[in-house]
Amino acid sequence: MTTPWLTEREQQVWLGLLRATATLDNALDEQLRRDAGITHATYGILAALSMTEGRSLHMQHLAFQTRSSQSRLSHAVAKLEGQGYVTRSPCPDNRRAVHATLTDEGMRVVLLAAPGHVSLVRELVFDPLSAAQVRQLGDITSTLSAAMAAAGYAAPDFARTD
Amino acid sequence: MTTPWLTEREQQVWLGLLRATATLDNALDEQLRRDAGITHATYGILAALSMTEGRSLHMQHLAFQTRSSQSRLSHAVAKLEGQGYVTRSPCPDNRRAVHATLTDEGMRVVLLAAPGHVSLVRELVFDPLSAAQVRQLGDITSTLSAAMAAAGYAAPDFARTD
DNA sequence: GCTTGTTACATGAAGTTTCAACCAAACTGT
DNA sequence: ACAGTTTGGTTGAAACTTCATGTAACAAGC
Repeated sequence: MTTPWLTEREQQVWLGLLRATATLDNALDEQLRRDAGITHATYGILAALSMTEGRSLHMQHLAFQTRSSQSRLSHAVAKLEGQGYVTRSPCPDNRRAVHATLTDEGMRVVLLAAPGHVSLVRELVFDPLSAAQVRQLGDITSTLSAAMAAAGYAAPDFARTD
Repeated sequence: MTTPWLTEREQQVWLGLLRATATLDNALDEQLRRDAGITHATYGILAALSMTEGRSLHMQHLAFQTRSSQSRLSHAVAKLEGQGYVTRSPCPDNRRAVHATLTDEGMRVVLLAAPGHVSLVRELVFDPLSAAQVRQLGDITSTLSAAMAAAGYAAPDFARTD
C-alpha cells in the first residue's frame, strides 16, 4: 500500500519473470524426479560430468559450471558417491584438488534422464518462442549477466570468471 | 559426450538463462539479507501482505501470490509469527481459513527492505535493458507461462488459476 | 444423522542448502 | 627454512523446503 514500487508495466514484467522462471524450474524438477529420481541441480552435476573428456572434473570447475557453492557441491557429490553415481579421487597433479568422476551407473542415469529433459526444455522454451524471440532472450540474458557482473554480483560463491 | 542435446546456439541461450536467473536471485537474496535480514521468499510474503487492504490475506491466497506451497507458507508464516512480523487469526466467515496479518513491526521491515530491493531490481534489470527489450521480455515470459500452463505445468502446488 | 470426499491448514521427519568453522596443501615473501 | 596467506575441499549445525500425514471444517449423498 505504502510500499514504493515499480511502474505498473514494470511490475507486471517483473512478477511475470519471477513466475515464469519459478514455474519452469518446478516443471524441470518434476520431470527429472519422475524419470530418474534426481533434482535439476543434481542433473546439472551429472550432465556436466557426462560431457567432459573422461567424465571427470575438478570439484572447483564443477562448482562453477553448475553455479553451486563449494559446500553444496561437496555435500551433493558425497551423496552421489554414496549412491554410486560418482567417485572421488585425489588429483595427482595437485594434491589438494579432487576429481569427481561419473561412474557407468551415473552415466546410465544421465542417459535415462536426458532425452526427457531436453525435450521438455524444447517443449516449454524453444518451441513456443519464435527464432527472433530466442535471439532476443539470448541478448537480454547476456545484458543482465553483464549488468550483474558490473555491479559486482556473480553466481553463488564466485568472483572470478575462471 | 554422448548426451543428446540442443543446438549450440540453443544451449548457449539456455545456459545463459539459467545462469542469469540464478545470479539474479542470488543478488536479491543477498541485498535483502543485508538490509533486513530476510530472504527473497520471505520478502515476497511480507510485501504481498503490505500491499493489501488491511495488510491481511488468507493463507491460500497468499500462497498463490507468492508461488509457495501451502506447507512452505505454513512454516514460513509460523516463523514470521514467532518473529512478531505476522499474526494469524481464524477467519470468521470460514472456520478452516486463516488470515495472516502483517504487524506494525512487520510493516517496518518491509519499509526497510523495499527501497533497496526495488532499486536493485531497477539497477540489475530495468536500467540495463532498453524499452524494447523490456517489452520483449514481457512477451517472452507471457509466452512461456502460457506454454507451461498448456502443458499442464503451473506454479508449485497450483492447478487452478484462482 | 451418518458415511464419504474435499478443502484449509499444521506438523514432524527427511532431504537440501547455507553458514561458519576447519584442515591441509601450495604459494609468498623473507 | 618458515611464518603468513591463499586455495581446494570437507564437515557439523542451523535454516529452509519438501514429503507424508494428520486434523478439523465443510459439502453431498444416502
